[in-house]
Amino acid sequence: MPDSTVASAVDVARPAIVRPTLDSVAERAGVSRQTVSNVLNSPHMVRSDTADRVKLAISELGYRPHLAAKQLRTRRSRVLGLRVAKVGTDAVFDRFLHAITEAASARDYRIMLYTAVDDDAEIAAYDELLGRWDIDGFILTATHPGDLRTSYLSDRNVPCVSFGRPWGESAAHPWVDVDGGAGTAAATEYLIAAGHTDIGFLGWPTGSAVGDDRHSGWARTLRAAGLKVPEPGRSTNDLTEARAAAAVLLDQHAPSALICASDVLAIGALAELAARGLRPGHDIAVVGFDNSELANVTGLTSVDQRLEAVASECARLLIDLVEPGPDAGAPEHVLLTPELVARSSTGHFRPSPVIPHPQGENQ
Amino acid sequence: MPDSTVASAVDVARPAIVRPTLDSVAERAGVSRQTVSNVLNSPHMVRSDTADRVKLAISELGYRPHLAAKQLRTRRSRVLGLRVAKVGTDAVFDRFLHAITEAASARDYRIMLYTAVDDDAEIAAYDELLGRWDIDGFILTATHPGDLRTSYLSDRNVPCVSFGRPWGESAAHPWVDVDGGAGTAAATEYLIAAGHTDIGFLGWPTGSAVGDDRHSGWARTLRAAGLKVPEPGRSTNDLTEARAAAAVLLDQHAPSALICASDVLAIGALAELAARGLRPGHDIAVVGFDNSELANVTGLTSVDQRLEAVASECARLLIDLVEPGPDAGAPEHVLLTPELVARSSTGHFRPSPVIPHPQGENQ
DNA sequence: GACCAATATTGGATCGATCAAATCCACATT
DNA sequence: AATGTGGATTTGATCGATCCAATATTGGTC
Repeated sequence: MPDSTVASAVDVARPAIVRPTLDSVAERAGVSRQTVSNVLNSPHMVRSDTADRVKLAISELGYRPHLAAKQLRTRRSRVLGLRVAKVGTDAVFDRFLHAITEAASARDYRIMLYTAVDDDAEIAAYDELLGRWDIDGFILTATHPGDLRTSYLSDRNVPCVSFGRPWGESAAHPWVDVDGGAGTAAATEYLIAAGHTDIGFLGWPTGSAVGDDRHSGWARTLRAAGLKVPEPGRSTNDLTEARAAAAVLLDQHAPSALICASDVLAIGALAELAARGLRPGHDIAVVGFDNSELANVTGLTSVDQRLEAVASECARLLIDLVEPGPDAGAPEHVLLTPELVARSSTGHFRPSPVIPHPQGENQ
Repeated sequence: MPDSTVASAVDVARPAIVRPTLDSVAERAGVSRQTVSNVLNSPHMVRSDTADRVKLAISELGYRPHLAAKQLRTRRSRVLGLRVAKVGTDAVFDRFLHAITEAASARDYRIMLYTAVDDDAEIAAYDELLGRWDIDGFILTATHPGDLRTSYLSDRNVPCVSFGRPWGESAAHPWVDVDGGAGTAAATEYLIAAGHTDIGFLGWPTGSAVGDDRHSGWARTLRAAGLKVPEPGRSTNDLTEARAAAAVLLDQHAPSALICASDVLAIGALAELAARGLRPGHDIAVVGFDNSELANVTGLTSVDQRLEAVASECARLLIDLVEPGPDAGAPEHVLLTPELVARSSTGHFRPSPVIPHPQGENQ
């Protein structure tokens, strides 16, 4: 005989847990529904002794407000939407994802995912997410010039924040971004302080806003230091191509240090160095960008985007917009300064700490 | 309709969109609320001509059922929970994330994220997610022997599915996993068919279930082919360490091909090969595991876990469990066979196509 | 034409919270 | 003692869907 002590096959084990409601808490505390609600939502309205009695009942019963009911009345879901892209090119996305989930959670919001093949599809998805799910707001990534998504959302008064500047345009919505130029500038200063005078740059093909920004930080810092600005190498995020570009760069002049626009480019350069018998950190210094897991396992010095800070700011700006604050002024824009994480690839000839690690925010 | 256009300074642009409801659709179609609901939920109950009339009204008004209201009544949220871990070691997580979001979406479910520092914290999070958000079910990843999460969930009759076998234990819940041994076996067969007789293996330290599984596929295939099984190299997912391990392996015997337990290990090996002037795909064949973005940009042949298939199966099993099916039998277990994706690192001396190529190259 | 079963449609109650307005109450004011 | 005051508390209506029971319609049978 199998172990089933069961007669009715279907749902016997169902414990039929009665979830506590406002009413059950109210009854136990000897007050009314609304008073319990006030204890939770408008504590100033409730006399402290009744509040204590209610709180006791709440914890005794293990009451938790049911959000669907709340949402039905208030039209607020406490859910924020975030798109996951198909291409996993963005090595840093999962770090951002974790950070934004945590930051939202700290204010009792949750992240809901959706997919879309392009911006048009994403806009179509908004209708669905707003109409059926009552999403409170959106976190946009990978913004670009002429982005239709933000204008669509502002037209409907839907709160949103973007990770990424609206390059070249002014924005009616809040955004958070990382000052890539400041990152490469810090790396350049760090290397100059370490005694390097010939510092190369391996970047992406010109034309990408992010790439040009990172390039400019390097160039301007060299100029400011009175050093020559050599011709940068150019490559897409392909290891083989990056390695070839690094080879060209090493042939043209023999830099003692190399700053790269991404960790992938840096890894490509490392491959070429290895083939030439040059030891990173000893014979040549190499700096990447993103501080990805790749940099960590390679011992590559890299510029960290401080995604936890980005996520936390995104959550703050967006939630402040969602919640009926006193009165929001102009949309806030936050530009964060990245942080150089030194590892073995910039060697043991580390200088005295001339460059202050960027601690304070600038907004 | 010029309904008293208020000149209040605050919310002027507010279009005050009246969202269509069941009632408004019913009124327009000249039927009752319940009939409209039946058209959507129990179409067989409605005569076809009335159904047509209702459908017309629905599309004219652009009606979408409001899920919070539905959830309040049915206790189903159409939301599935997925934990995002802090450590971004898992190079494949974002691919899985995209795939599971899409698979769930196809059946009108959404993915909600949460974080937890460890399993205990995750269990604590369940209470919150179940009690307040009414999450319908959970997708668990990174299961391990003695996992308390699954037993906790089954105790409360909460549907869940895990990506990952419950190693060594039998499971009362459905799971989906990838047969890593079959993957390395396929890679080994592929190389044997290409004429290789000395095929090395670079794996993780023994003791990890996943790692041992991948190792075994290689070893058993060599034995089955009557080839010698050399001592494998061992390294964690650290590029420097992997390179060193590859060096030892190359010194011990000179394999013509090398299979690695992960793409990171393979990249480490590639670095050592480059330093020795050995060209992958010409002088030695190299195979990785995961088919990560890393493999793509490196031209590394790699074993693909078919995460889209994993995600789609996870979604299917979980949603079938959530929805009141006719009668589910024993929990279903799915073991998927991974797929070898050949790139330049296994060279141009490709044999007759014994191994089927995957569909399209992933861009 | 009356009757019945099967099917289609309707109206009211409900899920669990908030909102808006009414009531209660203690205390000071006239 | 009657009245006003304002804070604390309660009551009834509501959000938008589903569930349930009651009623209306249809079609077949004698």
